[in-house]
Amino acid sequence: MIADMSIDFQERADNLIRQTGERATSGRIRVLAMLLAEQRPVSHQEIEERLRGKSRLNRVTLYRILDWLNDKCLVHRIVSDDRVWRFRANNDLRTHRHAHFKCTRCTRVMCLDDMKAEYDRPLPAGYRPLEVELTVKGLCAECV
Amino acid sequence: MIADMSIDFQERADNLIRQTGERATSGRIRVLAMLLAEQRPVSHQEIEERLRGKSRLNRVTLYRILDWLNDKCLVHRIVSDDRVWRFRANNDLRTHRHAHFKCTRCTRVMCLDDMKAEYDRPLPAGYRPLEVELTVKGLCAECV
DNA sequence: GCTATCATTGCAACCAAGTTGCATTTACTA
DNA sequence: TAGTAAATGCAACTTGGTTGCAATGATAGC
Repeated sequence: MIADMSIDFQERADNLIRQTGERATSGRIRVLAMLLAEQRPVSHQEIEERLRGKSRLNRVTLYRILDWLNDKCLVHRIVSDDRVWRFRANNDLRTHRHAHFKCTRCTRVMCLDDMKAEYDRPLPAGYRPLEVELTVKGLCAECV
Repeated sequence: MIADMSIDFQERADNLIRQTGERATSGRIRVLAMLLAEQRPVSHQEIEERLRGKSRLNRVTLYRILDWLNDKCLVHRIVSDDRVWRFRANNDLRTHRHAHFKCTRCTRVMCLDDMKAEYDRPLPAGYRPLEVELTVKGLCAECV
C-alpha cells in the first residue's frame, strides 16, 4: 500500500512537471513527489534529510529546484519569523490564499486551508496590493 | 526647530528607558530616540548607518539593544520575507496589533496602524493562538 | 563625590540560510 | 544516437544574526 502510494506520487509529480513544458529531471520529480506525499509545509533542511540515502541532491540544486517549483506554482513558499522558508505542494488550483499557523514551541508550520488571508480596511491612497500573508502564532494541539 | 525636536526625542527616550528600572545607557537612548523620531519600521542596517558619524555603536551591541528594547516593549519587531527584522518605536500603549505593508520594489515596510491583525475563523481544536501577523505585500504609492 | 559591582559593551570568531560563477552532466530534440 | 541547452554539483561567498569573553561604564551605597 505504502509502496503503491509512493509510486503514485512519483507519477503525479512527473506529470505535473511535464505539463509545464520544461525538463522533468529526477531531482524535480523526487522533491515534488515528496512534497505531494507530505501535504504540509516542509523546510529545505527537512527535505534534504528526507531525501538522504537515495542518491543525495546537492544543497544548491535543492534550493534551485524549490525556486523553480515555486515559479511554476507547483508549490508555494511560506515565510516565518525563524527566517526559514517552507514549501508545500499545491495539490490543486485553489492555491495559497490561505492563512498559516506557526507553533512557537515545535516550530512547525501548518496551512489553515479554510482561513482566507484577507484584509478589510482600505490601503493608503496609491498603494497597490499584490499578496497577503496572514500568520497566527501560538501553540499547536501537541504542544499546548 | 529640528535641533529642539531631536533633543525632545532624546529626552523622551531617556525617560522611557529609565521607567523600566534598568540602566539608561547612551546606546539605548540614542537608538530609541532615533526610532521615536522615525515613526516607521527601520532595519538594523539602516539604524547602523543613521548612527554612523557620532561615536559608532558596535554591530553586536546594536542587535542587543534592539532585542532589549523589544523585550521591554519600547519597540516592536516586524518580520518580513527578506529575512530582515525591522523595528519601530511603540509611542504609546496601543502597540502592535496592527497589519503591515511591504513594498516589493523599494522593500520598505510601513505600519498600517488602523488595520487590525485579526482572523475570523476558528483554529483547529486544541490550538492556542498567541499572536497574529498580517502583511499586505505590493507596491507603495511611490513605486506604483 | 568616590568606589565597588554587575550590567553593558566591543571584539573576534562563529553559524545558518541562501546565492553566485563556472565547469560537468543530463534530458530532450532532431 | 548525437548535439545542445538546461540542469546539476562544487567551491567559494554573502548576509543577517549569535556567542563567549575580556574591557568598560552606570548606578547604588557609602
